[in-house]
Amino acid sequence: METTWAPRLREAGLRVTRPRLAVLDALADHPHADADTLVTVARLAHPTISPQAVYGVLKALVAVGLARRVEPAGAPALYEVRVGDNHHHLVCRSCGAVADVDCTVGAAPCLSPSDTAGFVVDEAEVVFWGLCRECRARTPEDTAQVLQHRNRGGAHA
Amino acid sequence: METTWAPRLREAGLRVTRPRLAVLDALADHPHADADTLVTVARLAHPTISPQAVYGVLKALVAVGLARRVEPAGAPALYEVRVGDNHHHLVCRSCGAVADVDCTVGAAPCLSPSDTAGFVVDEAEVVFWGLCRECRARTPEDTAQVLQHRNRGGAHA
DNA sequence: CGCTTGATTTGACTCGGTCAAGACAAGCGG
DNA sequence: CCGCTTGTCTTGACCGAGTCAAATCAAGCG
Repeated sequence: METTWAPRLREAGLRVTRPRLAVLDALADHPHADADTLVTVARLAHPTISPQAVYGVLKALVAVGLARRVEPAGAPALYEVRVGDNHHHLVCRSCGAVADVDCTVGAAPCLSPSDTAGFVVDEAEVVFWGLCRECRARTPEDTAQVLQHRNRGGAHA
Repeated sequence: METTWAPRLREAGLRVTRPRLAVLDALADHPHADADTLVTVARLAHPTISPQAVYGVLKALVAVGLARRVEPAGAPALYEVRVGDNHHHLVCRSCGAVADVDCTVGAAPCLSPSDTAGFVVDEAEVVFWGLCRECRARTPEDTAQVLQHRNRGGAHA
């Protein structure tokens, strides 16, 4: 990938610094990484970067819209540079793996709730929970039990 | 409301204790309360209950399916006793208020992702983000700014 | 080159929640 | 009704993820 991030940063009104380039490259290589992973990866390009610097960079990137923060229940926050399009996420209950999924429907009925209780809705966030291919293959006998864990609210699909 | 919780607990294989009844009553009165609120409310019925006891009770209730845990991004977890039906949530970006919203669609297209990347999906979790009636009325001038905050990923509705 | 201002470093700190050991009581058999 | 067993509650220490603040540093301007 190796996009030239510098102009993107400048367009957004941010200065171009080594920590920011290192984090952006790390994000491009690891589409759904948590802060801790990004520290490790970013250190390949910038060995002295501190965890707090990464938090600061990520906060700045999210604030200007260059990155997006995703917070699956029960896991540390993940970050991604794929922004501007409308996509959702598949999350594996077992290993936490995340995959992107496009919303192929223009006007999804379920996403325009009939009774909004006076709310003005500006975004619908969808998370699909399940088991990834690897975890299904690795622990077929546990599948039923794992699925039972969050099945209580009623499955949708 | 004052449902008789005792048989529900016993059916689920749990003992009937004062802390559990207090927390269940608190949950019935406060449909989307966080753990801290539940401690406060439960203490009206059981003044000596400890926060950790509430956490323990909630964990037990969620494990047997008598309660559901909801974790909106950037806020402490909420609990509700409305289980078994399939409903989603409206969350106010400004004050964190939560409202239930039924999914009135039987088979929602967006909830059956075309490409599941090898995942077996068992649940689709939907969170609608926006502003509640009160916050819209209270801070009309801030509305645009607040909405800008998470608008970056592309609004759905 | 040097200034200004935003960015980074360092370290302490907060919050939400978990873990573990012992005291306690629900619900069983007698 | 009594006492036992086992699950539950209490108490207190602990943890991870993330934030805050002061001081240092450097990007980008003139």
